[in-house]
Amino acid sequence: MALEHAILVSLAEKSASGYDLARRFDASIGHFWKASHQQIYKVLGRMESDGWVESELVAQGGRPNKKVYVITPAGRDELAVWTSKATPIEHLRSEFAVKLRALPFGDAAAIVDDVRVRRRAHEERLAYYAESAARFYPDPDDLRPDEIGGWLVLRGGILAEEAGIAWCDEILQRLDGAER
Amino acid sequence: MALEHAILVSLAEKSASGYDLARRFDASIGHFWKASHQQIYKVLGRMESDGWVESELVAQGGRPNKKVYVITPAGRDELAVWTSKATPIEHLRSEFAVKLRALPFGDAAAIVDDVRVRRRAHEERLAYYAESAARFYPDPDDLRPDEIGGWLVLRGGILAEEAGIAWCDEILQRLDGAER
DNA sequence: GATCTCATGTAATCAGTTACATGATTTC
DNA sequence: GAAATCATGTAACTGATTACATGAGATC
Repeated sequence: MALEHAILVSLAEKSASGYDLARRFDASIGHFWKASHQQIYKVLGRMESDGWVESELVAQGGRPNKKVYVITPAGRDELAVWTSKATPIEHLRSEFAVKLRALPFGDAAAIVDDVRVRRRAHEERLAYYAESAARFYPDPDDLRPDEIGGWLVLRGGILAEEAGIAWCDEILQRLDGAER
Repeated sequence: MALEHAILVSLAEKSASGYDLARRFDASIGHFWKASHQQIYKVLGRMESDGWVESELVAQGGRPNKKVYVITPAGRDELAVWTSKATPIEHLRSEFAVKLRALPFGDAAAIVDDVRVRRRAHEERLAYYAESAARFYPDPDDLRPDEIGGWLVLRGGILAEEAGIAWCDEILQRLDGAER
């Protein structure tokens, strides 16, 4: 349901090939919605037959040909309609929370190691978001209207990672005893 | 992959029928891992043929018979092995973040309404977690070892919902202009 | 000579959702 | 009489992952 719309947003920002999109879904937009290239090619095909995008074959010297996809007016309509409808509220789905519940039946030391790994991952993502924010929005009190969405998404990422780190710290305090 | 383990945890805490499990996955454990009754019955069948659980038909006066599932030693082993392995790090997947990115191409007023709905949902869940924490763990500085996992899971929920509310407030400040 | 990047896909499988199905008892 | 609760499933479909496939050029 939403991969289509994530692709529409990305193509509305800038036309791209399936390969280009796959790389975007590894980085920027991919921090909030992951997708593999296989999935992207499949969905692009469906979107083209629905008239939301059009493709043009572009020959390149040396490198393989690419199919560049462009959003159509029908695609822009669909995007507008989608934003006007309520987003279904996604519930948490955390394998790690389930694992914490399994503490009395499992290996506490391994879980503590796991928390440390997760804490590092949260910190890396936080650093990435903070750096992106500083680079792309150096003056957050003076954003252009078309910049606000991207800024707010980064803020959401930052708040989520900070909360994740705080959680890891509470867990480590309880299970590890040591302050950090 | 993880539904099996969520069911093992729940059965290790207390044996139950598929129906009982479905209700648990609507409430307590379901706040961190949702599952429908159809899915639960299917997975229970697989788990029984794998020898992780055993079932016993229990006749009840008036009400339909139920199949009560009990975790086996093999199931407990599997649970221990699972806790000893690193949890794959789940990346964010937020349709709402994608929608924020779509702000320049969409309906800002509708998105603001959406944020208000989400904020309320976060507050409701936060209230639920806070209440559960107060009821089941009235003295968090003096928890039994088997209570720590459940407590930490609730703490994670609380931190996540607080972060969600803070995000909504930032969005509303930017898009709505009004303080709240 | 091996690996990495560019570029696009198909096929098989798995996880999860939605729709359908049944039937007794209890509560409003 | 209608709706909710208890109780267990099957069938069809959709979304996503994993494995497989190909091939040219650039870099180490």
